Amino acid sequence: MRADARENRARVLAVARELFAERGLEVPMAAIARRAGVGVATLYRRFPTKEALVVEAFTEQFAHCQAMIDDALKDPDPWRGFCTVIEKVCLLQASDRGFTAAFMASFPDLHSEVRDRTWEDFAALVQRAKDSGQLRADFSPHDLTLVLMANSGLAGVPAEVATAASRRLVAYLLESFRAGTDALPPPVPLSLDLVLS
Amino acid sequence: MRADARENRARVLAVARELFAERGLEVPMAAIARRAGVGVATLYRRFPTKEALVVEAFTEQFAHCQAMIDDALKDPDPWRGFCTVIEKVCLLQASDRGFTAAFMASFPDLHSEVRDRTWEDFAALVQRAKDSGQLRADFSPHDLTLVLMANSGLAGVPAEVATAASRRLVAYLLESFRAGTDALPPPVPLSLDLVLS
DNA sequence: CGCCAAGCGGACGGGGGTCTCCACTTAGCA
DNA sequence: TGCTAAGTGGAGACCCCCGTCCGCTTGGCG
Repeated sequence: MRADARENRARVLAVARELFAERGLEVPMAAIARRAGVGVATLYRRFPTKEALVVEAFTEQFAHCQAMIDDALKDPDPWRGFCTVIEKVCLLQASDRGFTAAFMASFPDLHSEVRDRTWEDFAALVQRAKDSGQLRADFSPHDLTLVLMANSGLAGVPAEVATAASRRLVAYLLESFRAGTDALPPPVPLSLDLVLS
Repeated sequence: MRADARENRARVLAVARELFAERGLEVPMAAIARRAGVGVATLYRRFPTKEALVVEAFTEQFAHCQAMIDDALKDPDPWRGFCTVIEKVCLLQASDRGFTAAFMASFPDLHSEVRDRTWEDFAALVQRAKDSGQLRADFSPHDLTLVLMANSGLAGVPAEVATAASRRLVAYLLESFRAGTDALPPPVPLSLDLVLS
C-alpha cells in the first residue's frame, strides 16, 4: 500500500470514530469523507461497505470491553469487580453514541466468537459475585443486557449530560442488584440480537 | 365534511396508531395510506404533515398519562400511587413503539402546556411520597425522565419481550427508589427536549 | 528522471422518503 | 335526477443516502 493511501486510511478511521461518537452511526459516508478531506470513493476502496467501516472503527472498543471483564475477574473483591464492569461499560456507552448503536446492532459478523466468550466470562463474573453473597441470587446474566438496553436509552443527549445520567442510573440499579432485597419479576432472556427488528 | 371523508379520516387515524405502535414512527406515510385503502394525498389533505398525524394519533395516550397521575394523587397510599404511575407509563411505553418515540421527540407544539401541567402534578406526587417517608429524600423529579429514557431503550424488541423487560427494569428501579438506602450521584436535570439532538 | 500502477475525487445510478399537483369521481342538495 | 363542490389517488418533484464508475493525478521504483 502506498504511503499516502495508508495515511488517508488512518485519517478516515479517526474521523469516522470521532463522528460516530458524537453523532451516531447515521452520519453519512459523505460527511466522513468531507471531514477527512478525501472523496467518497476513497472510503469505499478501503472499506467495501459502511458496515465494514463501522466494525473496523469499533473493534478497539470491543476488545477494551473484553479486557475490562478479564480485569474484573482478577479483582479480589467479586462485588467490586462486578460493579466496575457495569459502571465502565455503561459510561463508555453513554459517552459514545456510535458505540452504543454498534453494540446494539451487533452486526452478525461482528466478532460473534468474541461476543460469546465475553458472555461466558460475564456469566462467570456474575456467579462469582453471587457466591460471595453480595449479588442477589435472582440476578440473571440476561440482566446485563437489560442494563445495557436501558442505558442505551440515554444516548441522544449531549455526551456530558448522558454520562452524568448514566452514572446516576447505574448507581440506582447497582443498589438494587445488591443481595438482601425483595423478589422481582422473572428475568427476561433478552438478547441484543432481538434489536435487529 | 362529507360522510365518506370523515370515515376515511377515522380509518387513517386508526391505521396510523396501529402501525406506529408496532413499527415506530419511521413507518412511511405510503404504508399507512395503503393499509387504510386510500391514496397518499388523502392523508396529506387531512393532516398537513406527518408530524401533525403523529401528534393527532397520540393525544389520546398523552391525556391518558395525565389521567394516570391525577388518579395517583388521589390514592390514599402515596407510595403506591407513585409506583403505579411509573409502572403504567413504562408499560405503555414498552408496548407502543410509536408512543415512546413521540414522547421522546415531544414535538415543540405537542401540548406544551399539558406537558407543563403534567410535570407539576408529577412533582407533587413525588413530594407527597417523600413526605410519607417511603420515597428516598434524594429522589429528583428529573429522575422520572431518567426512568423514561432508560425504559425507552427497551423499545425495538418485540412487544411481549419489551413489556416483560420493562416490568423487571421498573421493579429494580422502584426498589432503589425506596427510602432508607445509600447516597447517589447527584440528580441530572434531564429534559426530554434534549433528545431533539 | 520517466513511467505506470496505485490512488484519487466527483458525477451518477438506484432506492426510499415526504409532500404536491391535477385530472377524475362522487356525495348529497335542490 | 342533475349539478357542483368536496373528495380522491397516483404520478412525480425534490431531497438524502449508499455504493459504483471512470478519467485524471501522483508516488516511488528502476
